[in-house]
Amino acid sequence: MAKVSVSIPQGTRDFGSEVIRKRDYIFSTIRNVFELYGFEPLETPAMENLETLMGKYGEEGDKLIFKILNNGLDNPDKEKQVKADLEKLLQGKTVKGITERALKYDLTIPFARYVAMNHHQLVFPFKRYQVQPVWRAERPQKGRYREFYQCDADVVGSHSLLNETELATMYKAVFEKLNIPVEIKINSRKFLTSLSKRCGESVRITDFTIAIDKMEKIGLEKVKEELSQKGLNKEQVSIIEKYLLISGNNQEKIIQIKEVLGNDEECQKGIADIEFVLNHLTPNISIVTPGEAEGLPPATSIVTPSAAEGLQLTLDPSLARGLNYYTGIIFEVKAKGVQMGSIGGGGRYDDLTGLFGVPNIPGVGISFGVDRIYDVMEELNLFPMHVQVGTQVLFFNLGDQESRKAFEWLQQLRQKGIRSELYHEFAKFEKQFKYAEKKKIPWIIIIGDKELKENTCTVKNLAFGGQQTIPAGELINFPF
RNA sequence: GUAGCCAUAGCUCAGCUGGUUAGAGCAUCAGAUUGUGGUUCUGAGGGUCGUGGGUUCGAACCCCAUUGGUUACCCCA
Repeated sequence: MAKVSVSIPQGTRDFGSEVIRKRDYIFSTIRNVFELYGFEPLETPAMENLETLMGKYGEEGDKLIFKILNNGLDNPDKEKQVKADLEKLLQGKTVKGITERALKYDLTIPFARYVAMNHHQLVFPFKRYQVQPVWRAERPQKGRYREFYQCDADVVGSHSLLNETELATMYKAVFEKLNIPVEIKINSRKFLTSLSKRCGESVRITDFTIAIDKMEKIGLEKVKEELSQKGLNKEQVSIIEKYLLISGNNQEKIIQIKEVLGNDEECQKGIADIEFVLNHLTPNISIVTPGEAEGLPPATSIVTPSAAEGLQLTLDPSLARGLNYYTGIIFEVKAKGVQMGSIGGGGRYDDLTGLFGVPNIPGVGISFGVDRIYDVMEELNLFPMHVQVGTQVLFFNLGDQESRKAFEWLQQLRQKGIRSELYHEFAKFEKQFKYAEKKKIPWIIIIGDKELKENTCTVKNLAFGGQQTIPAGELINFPF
């Protein structure tokens, strides 16, 4: 056999049937929840104009955008211009003459571009969901691919915090259906702007959000080191340290945030936002002072909306998120018991369409990382058996006459919607059994000369090993 | 973009400080077995040891380069 030496680009993957079935299970779970909450589908092109994407994800982000080489660069008439452009490219600039299109990096910016282009005809608040692949030119590693799917749900044109509340509930709904134990973290970017103000105007927000965000991963000391390296003085670092040391339950954290950040307006707004969401989600354990709690009539603690029941959000002041367009509440979802980056994230952005010349359209959205969710579910063995079953029934092929009969009944089962197939040729039992096993087909039907004479068939369950011979007429009603 | 680790049969790997003809399990195929698999037994096929160069009497093993994979950093789903 000749040795083939073909491959696919680094960080991309082919998906076989088994994997696709499992992925589809995740996709449809997410889609169903999106639809249930009144979101409508949208798809945008795989590629965008480069200028649409550049500068939206920070300096690092720009480097990670997959740029597409222009066609026709070898045109002799353009040689001089192309060479000049190439010189600029070598200096680290992006040049239209060389590249003017790029693969999309996430779903949020293309969505903002879409809203900016179509805001006259959209019904606001506009709620859309989007399930598409995105591309990032990073080095692949665990839980990180160069091509991966995001599932986003965003609401634009509304300041209401009810949106945040609903999105949080959607996170819970999806992960509960998928049976993944998660911690859903919440925070407000407003705390971080307030914090940056306290540190003085000289400090750039992006400089320390990234550092603060690593709190859980690398610990306080390393974060402090990184902050010093970024040019913050001791006083500034110590303010941030106080902020990072905030701990306790959500209520206790809110009190400490007030203490650390003071009466700052941003901070107060942030607290109001967080309290709004937390109160809506868990009305029976609403934030009250101990004195008030004593006076509560017993009845008020009974009401709990079922959708939000058991939804626990963890207020995490160190949650920052790298993308710099967030301005309000931010979310991040981590799977419990697995070593894996976040499997979901999102937040509020006040003016994303402003980047495209249409100001004053606020938005908030969440994203699911399907590929990471898949890896988590695989690791925790969470895929139900039934999603892995393709064909339900296999008819054995035991000869010419026998297979004609089988073919007839095969069509009847298909009419009933039972996924079934007939082994493609006469072969010995072992071979046909092994085929069924490998394809994880749970039922087989044997029609041999015995059955042919009696007008019966033998139905066998491969998982349990039991079998029974039934009259032909009953096959159609057999509970596969 | 930076750094570490890895590359031997279709898959997972073993292979001693460099020494005859490179091994195992699983998988595949054939037979025992012309109506019962997952769980029996027997046998067979399958490798220019990622690629290119070097050291050596001799290289899967040591050195250099290169390609691919993987993990971490940066950043993020």
